[in-house]
Amino acid sequence: MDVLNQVKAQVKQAIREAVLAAGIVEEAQLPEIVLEIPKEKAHGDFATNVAMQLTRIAKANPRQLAERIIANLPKEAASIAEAEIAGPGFINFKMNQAYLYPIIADVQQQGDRYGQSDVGKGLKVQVEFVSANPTGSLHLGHARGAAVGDVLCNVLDLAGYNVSREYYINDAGNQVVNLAKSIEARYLQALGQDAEMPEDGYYGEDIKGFAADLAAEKGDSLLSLPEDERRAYFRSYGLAKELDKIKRDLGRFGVRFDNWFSETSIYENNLIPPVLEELRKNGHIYEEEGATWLNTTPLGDDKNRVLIKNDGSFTYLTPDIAYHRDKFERGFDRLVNIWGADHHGYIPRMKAAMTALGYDANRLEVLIAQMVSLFQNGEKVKMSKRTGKAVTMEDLMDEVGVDPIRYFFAMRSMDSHLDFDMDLAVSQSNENPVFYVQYAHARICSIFRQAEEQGIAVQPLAQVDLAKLTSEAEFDLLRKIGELPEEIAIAAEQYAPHRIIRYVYELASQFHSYYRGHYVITDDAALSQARLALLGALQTTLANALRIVGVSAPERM
RNA sequence: GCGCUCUUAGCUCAGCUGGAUAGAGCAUUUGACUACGAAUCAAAAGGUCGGGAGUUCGAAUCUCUCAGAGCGCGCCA
Repeated sequence: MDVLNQVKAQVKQAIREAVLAAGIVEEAQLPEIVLEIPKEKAHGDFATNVAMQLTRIAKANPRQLAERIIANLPKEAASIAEAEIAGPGFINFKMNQAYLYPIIADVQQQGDRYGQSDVGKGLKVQVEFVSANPTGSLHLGHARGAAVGDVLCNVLDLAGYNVSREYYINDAGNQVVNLAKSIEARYLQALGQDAEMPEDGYYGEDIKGFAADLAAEKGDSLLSLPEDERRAYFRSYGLAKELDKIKRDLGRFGVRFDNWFSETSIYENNLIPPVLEELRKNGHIYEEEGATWLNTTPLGDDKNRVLIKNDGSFTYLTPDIAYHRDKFERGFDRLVNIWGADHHGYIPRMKAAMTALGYDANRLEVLIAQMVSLFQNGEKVKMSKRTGKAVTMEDLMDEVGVDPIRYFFAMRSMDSHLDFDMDLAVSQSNENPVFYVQYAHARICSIFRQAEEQGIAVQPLAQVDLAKLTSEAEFDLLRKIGELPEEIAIAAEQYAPHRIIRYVYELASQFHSYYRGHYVITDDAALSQARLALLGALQTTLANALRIVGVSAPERM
C-alpha cells in the first residue's frame, strides 16, 4: 500500500476506535469511514463526515457526536496533531507533517512504476478501441478514441488490472466490397478511363493514392482479369494497404494493440453457427418475413434485430455478437468497448445479445467518446464524407505533433463534446497546457544539471535530512506526489482517464509556484540535498504521469 | 415522435456513487526577471451551476418536468 493510504488507514482505524469508545453505536452499525482530502487547505490534511453519517442512527446532533468522537480519539497512535469540529459536523485532522517524508523513499524505490496499486486485483480486462473500418484513413474522431483508450489502458494497467488492448477489423462486410469497387474506379481513372465511383464509395485521398500506385506498378494488366478475380484483388490489396496505414498511424501515435482481431476469422473459424444455435436453443430467435430475428426487446432493446437477412446473408450484428461471445470465451472478466457517439444506439442490442447468450451484460461496459469538432483560424472546419474532405490523423500529427494531440484528447472527459483548437494546440505559448506541464519537467532537469555544474553531488536518500523540508509549499508538493496511486486507482475505477491530466497539470502548477518562492540550490548544503530529494521524487512523478498520458517528458525544451 | 449524451464565469471545460465559501485555463486588469529556464509566478475581477418543482439536516450532484444543442432510431456498417 502506498504511503498516503497507509496513513489514511491509520486515521480511519483511530476514528473507528473513537466512535466505539464513545459508545455512539455498536460495532455492527459502524458505517464505512470516509476520509477525504479537503479542498480547502485550512480544513487540514484529512476530513471525515462520520459524525453526520451517524446522525440518523444515533439520533443526536452531528456536532455533539463529533465532539464525543474527538474526545475519544487515540491521536498519538495515529500521528494526528490536531482534530477539530468544523462546519455542520465535519471532523478535520491536522497531521504531524513528518508523515509525508516517506513518500520520497517510496517514489525513489518504485521509480517507473510509482503510482501503481493493486486495486484491480489482476482482473482480466479487455479494452477494444478505435476499431475503425479499414476503408479509409483514421481521422479526428479516431484519434480521440485512440488517445482515450490508450490512456485508460495505461491507467488500468497501473491500477493492477490485467489489460489487453484489442482492435476489431471489420474486413468482411459490405464496406469492403465498396472499398474494392472504389479502388477499381480510381484505378480506371488513373489509367485515364471514364469510371464512376460506386454509390457508397470511399472518396478519401488515400484510395486515390493506392490506385495510382497500382496503375503505375501494374499498368492496365489488371483489366484482363475476370471481374470477380479483379475485385478480389482490389479487395485484398486495399485491405492490406488500409490496415498498414492504420497501424502506421497508430504506431506513430504511440498506441500498440495486443491483438488485431479480424472479422473474417469469425467466418473462417465458423464462430457464427454455434451462436445461432445457442440463441435458438434459448428461445431468443424467430423467423419472420423470410428473415431470422433476435428477440431483443424483452432484454431492454427498443426493437428486435435481424440476424439473417432474407437473402441469406448476415447483418453486421451477427458476426459482432459472435465476436463478443468469443471475447467472453477467451476468459476476460470484463469487456470495455470505446465507441464513437454515432454508435451509442447500438449498446442495448449488444447487451441484450450477451444476456441472451447467458452472460452477465454488466461485464460489458460500453464507453462513448463524444464528437470532436475541429477549429482552425477561429472557425469550425467542416468535414465531408462524400468528398473525402476530412482532416486525417496523419495530417494532424504532421501539423500539431503527437504530444499536444494526446494531451488535448485525454484532457476532457470522454462524454463531453470536444472542440479541438488547432491553433492553440500548435502554439508554443503560455496558452498551451502541454508545454506548461512539460516545462515543469524540463525545469527540474535543468536544476539537476545546474547542481552538477556547481559540483553538488546528490546524496543517497538515507543521508538526507528530510526534516529540512518545512515550508507549506513543500508539504503540499509531497502530499500531491503521494496522491498519484490513488488518483490512478480512481481513474481506473471510474473509467476517467482525463483525471490524470488534471492531476499532472496541478502537480506542475504547484511546482512552478514552489520554484518561484524557493531556491533549491542554496548555501545550506543539507537543505539543498533535501530539496533535491524532493525534486527527484517530483521529477519521477511528473514523468510517470506524462507516460500514462503518452506525452513525452523532455529534459530540455 | 422515441432513446442516449450535453447545458456550470466572456470563451473552453473540471467538479456529478449528496457535504464546508462551486474550481481551473484562456481572455481582461495590476504587479514580479543583475543566483537554479519569465514557455514562469503573485494578485484582482468575473457565477440565478439552462428554467421550474420535489426528496433531505444539506442538491451543480438524486427524482420529475419544461426548454435548448448534438447524435442515433436500416433486412448499411
